[in-house]
Amino acid sequence: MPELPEVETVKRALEPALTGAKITSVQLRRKNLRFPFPKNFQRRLQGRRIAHISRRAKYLLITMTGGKVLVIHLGMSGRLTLSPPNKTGSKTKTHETLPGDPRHDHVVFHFEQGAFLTYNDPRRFGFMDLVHTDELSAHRLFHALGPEPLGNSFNARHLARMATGRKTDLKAFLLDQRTLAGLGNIYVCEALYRARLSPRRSASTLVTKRNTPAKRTDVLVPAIRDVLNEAIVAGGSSLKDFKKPDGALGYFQHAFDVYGREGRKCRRDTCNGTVARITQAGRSTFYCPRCQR
DNA sequence: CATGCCCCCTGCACGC
DNA sequence: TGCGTGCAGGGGGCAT
Repeated sequence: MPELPEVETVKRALEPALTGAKITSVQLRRKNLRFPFPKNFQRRLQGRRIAHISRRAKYLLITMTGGKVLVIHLGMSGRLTLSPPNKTGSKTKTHETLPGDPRHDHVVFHFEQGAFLTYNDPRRFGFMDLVHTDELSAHRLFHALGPEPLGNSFNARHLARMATGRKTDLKAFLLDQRTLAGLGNIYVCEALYRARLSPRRSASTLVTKRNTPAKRTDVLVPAIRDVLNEAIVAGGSSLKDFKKPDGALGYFQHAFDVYGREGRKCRRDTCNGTVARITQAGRSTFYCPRCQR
């Protein structure tokens, strides 16, 4: 579920509703997700007000007044659902209105006016942490992260510099969060398709002998930006309503050119290739061997 | 340091 | 219908 566009969509959906909201209590229904919850997690959040919500890479950052930041990573299957106050005023959660199996509702944040935010995560690859704003950039999760793909410091020069001397596949290189932060398996495949670059070529081919960005690097950068921006727009349109159990499904996948399209015809009308699936770094790569070189 | 592999966990689609 | 297999949008940790 969550790559950068999804997390961005979650961020945009939660922002207007939760900015300024005060946490009255936090329910922890188990003591860990992928990692243990930080100690005194509930107590340290209780009574805090949300100052603002942001995103870094695939992390959702909920900053409290006073400077604590609740860091949330959704892993593979994490989902946040915001529910309005129960009309009855009862504190009891109404599971039937929530998506997902209630057994996987691991955390519930309750807010002052009765709204609550539920974290559901069947696979529990997600995690949460609580750190101070000042410590965020030095935090082990953040210190090595590359630039935001949609930010100003991501450009062909940066990619070329990172790719210098790297023999690894272009696919693995782009998936590495130290190269740039937020691309996942789907969008790497899609961006490489748009840029007509083979996922198997060496990352070092993004650099010329003169140590400048190759032309293909100038093509790749906007391909990455475009696919992410389009996915955010599409995600925003169907994920807006967090109460809809199926809101998280079927948003951008109709727009995939290669992901999940093994054996189907390449969508480029000038190409009569067939989408192939290979394994790289232990994960599926989809691409058109004919027009991606 | 760079790279490749395994693993965490549950659900689901598929073939028999 | 039931069961086994393989696979899934992430990323930490370890061996080489």
